[in-house]
Amino acid sequence: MITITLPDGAKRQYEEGTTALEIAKSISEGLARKVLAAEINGEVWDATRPIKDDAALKLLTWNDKDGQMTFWHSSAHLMAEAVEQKYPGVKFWVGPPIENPRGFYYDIDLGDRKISEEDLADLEKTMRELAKQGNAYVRKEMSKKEAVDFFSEKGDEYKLDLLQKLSDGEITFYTQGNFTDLCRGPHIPDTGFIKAIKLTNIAGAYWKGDEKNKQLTRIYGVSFPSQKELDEYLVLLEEAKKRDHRKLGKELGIYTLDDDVGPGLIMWLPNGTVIIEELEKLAKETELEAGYKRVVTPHIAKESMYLTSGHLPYYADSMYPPMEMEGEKYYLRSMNCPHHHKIFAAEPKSYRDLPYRVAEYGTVYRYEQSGELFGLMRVRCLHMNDAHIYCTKEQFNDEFRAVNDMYLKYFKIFGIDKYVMRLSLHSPDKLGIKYVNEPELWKETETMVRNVLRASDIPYVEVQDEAAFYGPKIDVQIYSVIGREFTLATNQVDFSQGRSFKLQYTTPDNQTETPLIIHRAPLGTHERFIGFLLEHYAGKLPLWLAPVQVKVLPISDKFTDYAKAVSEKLKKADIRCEVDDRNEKIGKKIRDTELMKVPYMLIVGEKELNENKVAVRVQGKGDAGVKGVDEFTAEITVEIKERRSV
RNA sequence: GCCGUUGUAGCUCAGUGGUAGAGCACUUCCUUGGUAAGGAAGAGGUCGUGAGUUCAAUUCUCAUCAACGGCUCCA
Repeated sequence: MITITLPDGAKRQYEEGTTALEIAKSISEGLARKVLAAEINGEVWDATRPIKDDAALKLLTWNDKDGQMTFWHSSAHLMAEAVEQKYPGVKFWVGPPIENPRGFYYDIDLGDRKISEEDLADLEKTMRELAKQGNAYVRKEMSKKEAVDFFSEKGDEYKLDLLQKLSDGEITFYTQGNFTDLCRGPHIPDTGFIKAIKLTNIAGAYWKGDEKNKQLTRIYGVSFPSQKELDEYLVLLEEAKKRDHRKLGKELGIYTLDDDVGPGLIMWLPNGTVIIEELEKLAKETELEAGYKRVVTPHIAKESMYLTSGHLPYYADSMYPPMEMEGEKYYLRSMNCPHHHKIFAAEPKSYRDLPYRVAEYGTVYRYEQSGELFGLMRVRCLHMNDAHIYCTKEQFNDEFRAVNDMYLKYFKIFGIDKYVMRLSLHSPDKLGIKYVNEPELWKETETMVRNVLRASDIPYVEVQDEAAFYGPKIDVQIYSVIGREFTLATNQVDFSQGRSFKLQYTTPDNQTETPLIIHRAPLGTHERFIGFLLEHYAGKLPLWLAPVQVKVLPISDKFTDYAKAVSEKLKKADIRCEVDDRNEKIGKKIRDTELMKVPYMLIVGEKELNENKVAVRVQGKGDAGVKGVDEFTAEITVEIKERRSV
């Protein structure tokens, strides 16, 4: 007999070799029908795998993340079975479940075959038929030799490659119906659980993620235990599309692109420019308060500067090619730091000048690969909320921490709470290739950054091989509505460029020392930040950012003069206000203004004119009663000043 | 850059081997209307660009540019 401990602490006795599914059945048949997998002593297992020793057991259903992941993993196998049935002879690489977007994919070498999105419906149909058969996922342990023989016979170089890293005792195969795959598992009990399937798209993906390798065909899909859940998911996807910043950016007149100007080159329309100016105002206020000095530097520089900085060898490919003038090569800058270093170097510095903080909304140009461009999130001309802090080692912790506090201050203003702080570290095997070859300095600065994060009590994740070439950094990662991950803001340590630029300050004992540099951009770039804000607020920007804050809507043209008088009064109070004097009915004016997401509407007619008042309507909420113009102005002036988010 | 898809009016989209259509937006007129679309008329497109096939191409083929979905990349 073995003792099974359930999550509530209850202990039960079972025969050795009992499965989690049988245990579920002993609790209730209804529960057993929902069990997808089991967590045995913290490890996810097949629900049908015999348990041989005492164990802590948690039954996993659709309500558990691991239950879903197992479900999608099994769905990937089901898709592979359908693909193999329809296209015999294809070879499979890997087919994992994924969280973002939800579902699964399988990478497949189709040989000379091509499939397009039209074939997906057909594949789905085959999957449904196979699912209905309710075939069990059967686990089988194999020796390495058996496994190698199996795939050698199939001529499957991909699975043989996977096997190379595995040894006897850790090789398992799973079979469902006619499909057998090398797989660590676990899987759901049988295909009958998969009731709703949607293959979403088809894409190329390099083998092992390396662009030098062959490109395989990746099919993405998602599946659910019921049609209802699939339908709900599809509705959710539709909703997400509505807040896509590219759609909102067009509807709200924020920005535009033009073929004649070039891909990834954003032109900010008047409405978008208002947002930019408000953000800059915020940044300037905040930075002034934090002791930064503002500078302005050119968008280009000579080649020699980027050789000094060390950027050119790393990033020449993603810089616009140089232009030649009087025998000199000039580059459009793709970063502001070298210019700022030159500002530091312009006058001799003493320890009394440190920390020396220079800020600039710097325009930079990056020749991003064409396939990478994405709305406002990934562009070729960007405006960075940039600043560089030159400080001593002793000052570093306070400075770095102050920058982090600035992030948090901003995030509070914008109500940003769904982000991941990422401590981005170097990868020791890429020293001298991707990272400056200073193993000791890397170790030292990484520890410094980690300590700051710990001291601030900020939750974060550590990731290898994401550092800048000159030092470790903290990135703030966010997701766009369609699930793509982006770095919104960044705070970086640089122990390298100070020396390459021979930056120095005089210490109290009259020695020269190289400062540490912090690169920081808490508001990222205008492009990405506004793209993010549009999605974050679903286009309903808070009052202080709204391009048009108030729209005055006269009931008929008899009241246009009064509307204009009200508007003038608001404008004098620095409120962005417009009058809708079109020959339209009030319902139409309201509708159009609502769609443009203007925060406040002031409706004026006979009544308001006589009483010298306005009828306030709040965007998305409706009628908010009649008020005097001065009272209304005073109220929203406070709302704007406080940069309220609601 | 790579794989795949798409490209028709300002926007959203129909359609065709015989040089194009809808709704919204726009202009004018009627209407002067009280909290999410009043009515009528009009104007607007060398069907992304270039080449080829054809008596004839927006439609078929190729190239190219751009956008979209991924992959790779992201100082």
